Amino acid sequence: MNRTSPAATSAPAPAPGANLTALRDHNTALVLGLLRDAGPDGASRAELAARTGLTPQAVSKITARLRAAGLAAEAGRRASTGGKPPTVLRLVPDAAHAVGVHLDRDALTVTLVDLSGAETATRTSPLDLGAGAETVLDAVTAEVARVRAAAGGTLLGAGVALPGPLDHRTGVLHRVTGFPQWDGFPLRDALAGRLGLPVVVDKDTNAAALGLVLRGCAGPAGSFAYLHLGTGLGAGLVLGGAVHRGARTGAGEFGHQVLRLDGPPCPCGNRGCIEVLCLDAVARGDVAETARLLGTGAANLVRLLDIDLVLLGGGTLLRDAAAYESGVRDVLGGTGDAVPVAVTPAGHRTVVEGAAELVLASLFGREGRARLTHPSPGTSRP
Amino acid sequence: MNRTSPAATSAPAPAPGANLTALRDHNTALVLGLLRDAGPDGASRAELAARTGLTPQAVSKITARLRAAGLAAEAGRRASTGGKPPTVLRLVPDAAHAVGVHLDRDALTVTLVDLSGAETATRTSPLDLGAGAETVLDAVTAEVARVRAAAGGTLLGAGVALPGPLDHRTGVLHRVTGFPQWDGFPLRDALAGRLGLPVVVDKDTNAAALGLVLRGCAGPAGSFAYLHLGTGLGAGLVLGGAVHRGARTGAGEFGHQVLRLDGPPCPCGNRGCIEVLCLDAVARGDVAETARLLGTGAANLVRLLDIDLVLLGGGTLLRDAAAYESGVRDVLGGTGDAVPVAVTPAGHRTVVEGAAELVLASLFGREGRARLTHPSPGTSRP
DNA sequence: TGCGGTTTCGCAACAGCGTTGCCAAAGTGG
DNA sequence: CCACTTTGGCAACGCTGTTGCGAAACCGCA
Repeated sequence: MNRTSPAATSAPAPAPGANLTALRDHNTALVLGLLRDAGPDGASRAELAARTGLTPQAVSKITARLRAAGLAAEAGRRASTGGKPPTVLRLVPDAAHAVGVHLDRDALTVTLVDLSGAETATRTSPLDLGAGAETVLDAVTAEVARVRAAAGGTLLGAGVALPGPLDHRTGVLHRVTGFPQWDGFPLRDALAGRLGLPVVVDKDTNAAALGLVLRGCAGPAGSFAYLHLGTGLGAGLVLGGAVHRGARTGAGEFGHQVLRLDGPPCPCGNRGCIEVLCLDAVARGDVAETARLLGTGAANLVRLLDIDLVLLGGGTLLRDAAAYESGVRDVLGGTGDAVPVAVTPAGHRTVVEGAAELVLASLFGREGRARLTHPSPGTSRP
Repeated sequence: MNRTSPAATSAPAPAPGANLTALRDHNTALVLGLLRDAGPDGASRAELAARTGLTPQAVSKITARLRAAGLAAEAGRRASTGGKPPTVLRLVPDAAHAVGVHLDRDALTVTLVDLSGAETATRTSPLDLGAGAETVLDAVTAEVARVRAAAGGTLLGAGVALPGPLDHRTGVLHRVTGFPQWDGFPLRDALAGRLGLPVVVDKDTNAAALGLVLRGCAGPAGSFAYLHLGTGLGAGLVLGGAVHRGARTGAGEFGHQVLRLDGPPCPCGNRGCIEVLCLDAVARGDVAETARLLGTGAANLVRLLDIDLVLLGGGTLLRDAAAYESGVRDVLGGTGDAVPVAVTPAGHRTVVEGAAELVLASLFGREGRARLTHPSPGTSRP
């Protein structure tokens, strides 16, 4: 049954049937998402109608609901284009907030973002991820409490990003690289109990990728790969506008792609993993070689998935951003159609913002699955 | 606007808004898909309701429409489980048919399948794919005409599978490996004009993958990779129950994944592509090494995408099926969770059947996109 | 044999969705 | 000043899945 109940810790529950409630929520999320994308410029009802394919009337009804709920508001008028000037609708960012938590190996960052994704308050503090569950949870709880005070409207929940692997569906950690003591820890439920808030857990790379989606970095077809080179090497994949997590939500293990058959051994047990090769090159200070390796791995990925765009990020990479960018671009440009390469926008804390977006994503219909469209392209009628 | 018009050759048209028509068609396709999956055993209304999450009443209405349209029929009763015995509903396979066309390098296979996917008539004839467009189109037209005679009910259209690369959306071929003269040829529209039927074009690997989905080979999460080793090496990816084609519908280029950095040169311009390594090993008759290479590539893919299942097929591979299967399994088993490996079921012409399924897929809601579900797993409430 | 319980399924009324038809408002351009 | 265009709301409508209720068909027990 697809009731409105938010499916607690329980089973996956497929239930692909769609009822009127689902339809309304789908369209509402769609409009809300467009309003967010429009940013402070806003959008007129007619524009929303054109973009969604819905009737202007339907958009009027939907926006009326949103305005009644306080999520959207009218904001003046735009210049006429020959008739009645359009009324601008804008998202009301303060209507709700979400907390983002970034648990890194040596630091804890907590932020509060509003509906538009803008940071309201951010705090960073040192943290030893290996200090034990209680200590870490205490620190998170304390920091979140400080940040919560700044939330005006509803607080929707907290999104937590940390190094994988872990199970996004159940919120249980696996053998977090370097900190095996976390294996099997139900972080999501433990934190939900402490904070008294809904909690979502995901890998840092996925959070970053999601944050980039909602910041509008996805291409026209809405697919890209985010490659993160820091203390390790990982990837967040966005396919069709949604983060791809895979069957057991373990997707994105880019680092253990074998790139040099029978190459140097990797802690994972294999030989010639791209992560070993890259980190080795980084240790030697050979940026050009690292970029070439990264580019080769990215090219493999682009050819396999036909991705629109490659985004680069991560601490190590950002130290030589320009060199990496051009190095990766050189490899990618040589093979078939040129796929754009870019470095993640500066001035943003990509991961912690993305963590908060884990909570917001469902509001804006960016969760995957949902995409009920009709015209089937690819068929030619005589 | 998402009207009911089937979107001819025109633009992609996003239009993600959902109206009542879309909702009904979504649920209808869902029920039809479940009926097909149930096969000759059929399914009761109550079963369909439980599986879709819809109300029994809704299912009754939907199945009534399907029965009125001749697509479904009642077929006796099942044993009672303590109350009124359930009425079995079955798909009426003869209600409609689809043509499948497999254009291979040296052969043309054409088949006619009914709604259940069963072959009614199949013809194979030699063909030179390099003989020029007119010759090939003539051959296809003639063979399709012969097979069409066997179609009883409606003929929905023709699906064409051939070696890539090509653009699935527009139906235009690219530089088909070994036959560059096809570059830019609008196969879909040309054939649609000749046959007087809707036509869909796709890569042979994608068609095979789709055929395997509809034959129920997909795992519980509905994701797998089909690896095809024949004259070349390619893959068909199924993610979330739908074939993943990527931004430019070019996904699945598994063969040109670089596996041995700075290895032997490949015609594609790179060095150390898995295809070169594999074909080389095949030429040497070294099945074990080929399997190891294939397994390593598959492991890369599994880790990157978190796939449920790896299916193996293709002419070269099937000649030593058991050896390849165990060889690939050995590599995959060693890395993390064991992902099942299997060889494509024998006694089926996987590609040509899949080609026909390209036409049927939309009927059963297996086209991708469509998946309107609600409960957002991954969130824990306190 | 009779009766309560269970399961399946349909008819009728219903609430809610987006759509259609119509009209008011508010600009532009001659 | 009068077309004309564009935007957007109100009311009625058709259609969706849902709810309430009842009939049918079978099991199990007395």
